[in-house]
Amino acid sequence: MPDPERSTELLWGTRARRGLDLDTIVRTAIDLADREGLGAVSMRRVAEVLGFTTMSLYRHVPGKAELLDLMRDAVTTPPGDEQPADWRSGLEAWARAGLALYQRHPWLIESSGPRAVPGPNAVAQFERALSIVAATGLPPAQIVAVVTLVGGFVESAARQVVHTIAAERESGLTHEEFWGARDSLYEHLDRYPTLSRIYEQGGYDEPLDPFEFGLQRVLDGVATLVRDEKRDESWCVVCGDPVAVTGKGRPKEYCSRACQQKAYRKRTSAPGRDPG
Amino acid sequence: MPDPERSTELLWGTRARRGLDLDTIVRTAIDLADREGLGAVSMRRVAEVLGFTTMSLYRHVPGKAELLDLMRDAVTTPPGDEQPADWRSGLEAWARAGLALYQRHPWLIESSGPRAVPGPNAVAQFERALSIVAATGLPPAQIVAVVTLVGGFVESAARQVVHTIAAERESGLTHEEFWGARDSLYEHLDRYPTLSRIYEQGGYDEPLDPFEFGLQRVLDGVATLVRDEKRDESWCVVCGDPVAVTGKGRPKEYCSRACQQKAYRKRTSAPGRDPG
DNA sequence: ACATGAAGTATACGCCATATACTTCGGAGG
DNA sequence: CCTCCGAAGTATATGGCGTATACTTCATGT
Repeated sequence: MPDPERSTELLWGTRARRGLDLDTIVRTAIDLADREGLGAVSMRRVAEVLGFTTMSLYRHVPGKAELLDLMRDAVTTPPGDEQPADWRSGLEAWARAGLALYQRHPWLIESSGPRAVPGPNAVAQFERALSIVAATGLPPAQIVAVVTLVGGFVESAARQVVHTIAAERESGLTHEEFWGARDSLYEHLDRYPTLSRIYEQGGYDEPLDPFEFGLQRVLDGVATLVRDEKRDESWCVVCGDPVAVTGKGRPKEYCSRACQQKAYRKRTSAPGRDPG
Repeated sequence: MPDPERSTELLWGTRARRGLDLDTIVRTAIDLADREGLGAVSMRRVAEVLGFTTMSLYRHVPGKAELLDLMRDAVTTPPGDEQPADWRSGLEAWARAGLALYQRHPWLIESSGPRAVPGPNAVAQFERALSIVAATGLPPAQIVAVVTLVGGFVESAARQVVHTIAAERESGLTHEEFWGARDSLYEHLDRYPTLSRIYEQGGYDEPLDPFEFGLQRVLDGVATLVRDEKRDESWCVVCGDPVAVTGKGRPKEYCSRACQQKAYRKRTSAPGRDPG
């Protein structure tokens, strides 16, 4: 069948380039997600943007799930290697960097779940957090738990921000416009005394930033834990075994009379050292 | 197109219909979601279970979005009216009740967003939390922020649990089975020193319960805030104006010499009261 | 020169929400 | 008693989705 269009293409060499690779597909999908949200990322849509058919993508990627895995890994930046001054400022910076990543790529929030296989960059971020928290001297299981807590907090706070932005784009209404139009809801709220009182006292006039407020509370909570652990878990300076702490009087330094004696002998036999 | 106004009407209204009625539809949908997950809730599926055509549902509910709104409020139990001993135990119980709700109805996690119109029960729960936190004496905006923080924490912790359970059902593999089979991932983890060390020290052998651990840290953080606010925001017992706190010596009780004198006069003139 | 196999394509299936236009049927009014 | 109305329920269609299957095209290696 004669096809003048096809002939023109061939003659003038403007035919769509054959050459579609994984990297291009992933980048295109990320671009689409950044600009129009995860909902805009469909195999059809990605292929359309690239000027290929839907099924052409399946030559390079097994399915949509895997495409999302690749997108996630591609945007996750590994941590820098500056050493933080202390665990608190380190965790604070780590949390802020996490929020920033979610803000750059809001679709990350919806795309990840507890079965998402982590890539090298994600693990590097996790390693970083562990090493920061390890400086507290907390026992291993608590280090993991603290990182899980702070990580969960960041994700949770990011989810609020990101959902709000997504809803604004999809509906064309800002947060304030949307809730401002819910008159039929507010009519019912008089029945709730504390809610009404707090509203009247201006509790909603200038809401505190949930991320900054929450982060400080969570870190305060971790600080409390660090202090407590320091207080009631002390170690014998000789053998390293735990020493029971009574909380009264001068803190014990040795776990037993034997260790105390060992330290004494070492002290008195050492040259150039005042005897105790 | 989701219609929040209509949802508000349905959630808060008292109108009832006959035949295939709203209540039946909502209950059926909840049942479906409880048993097979939110993914199983489609208009087709709900109608099929009820023995009607898909479109028959639209006689009673405007669309799927509104159906979800109704499902959400239907399963949200209003708070009891027992008075908590103190804000901390009150918030703790509130948080646990929240987690339990999510565990009873895991689909709640995925169904709600920041634009979900709250029904009477959800608002009652919010009111409850506000009244508990109000007992701390924190300023209004901080009360709201604390409730937001704890609510967010509960949702975040619930999301972990619920996603894990959902993934187990969908894949037929337990959490341990799934991650146990990721050998090709673990091969790469030697490069991360802290991660390896913590693993070797048994940091993953008996993980701390993320909910219980996190909740205590968050509440510790709130407690720190309450103490701090108490310390540097004190009020004159006579006129209520703020009193500057130096942090050293006996805390001042009066904002000025005038108030101190006023209190003295009142004290000495009161009958049946020892002069100070 | 021709087989091979990868790249890209066309079509189809079974899901989804829902718009539109229909049939059915109980009950109120004439 | 009949007629008509409006609500309840139905049938069909549209345009989206992921992807299975089977095809054409075409550069390359022998």
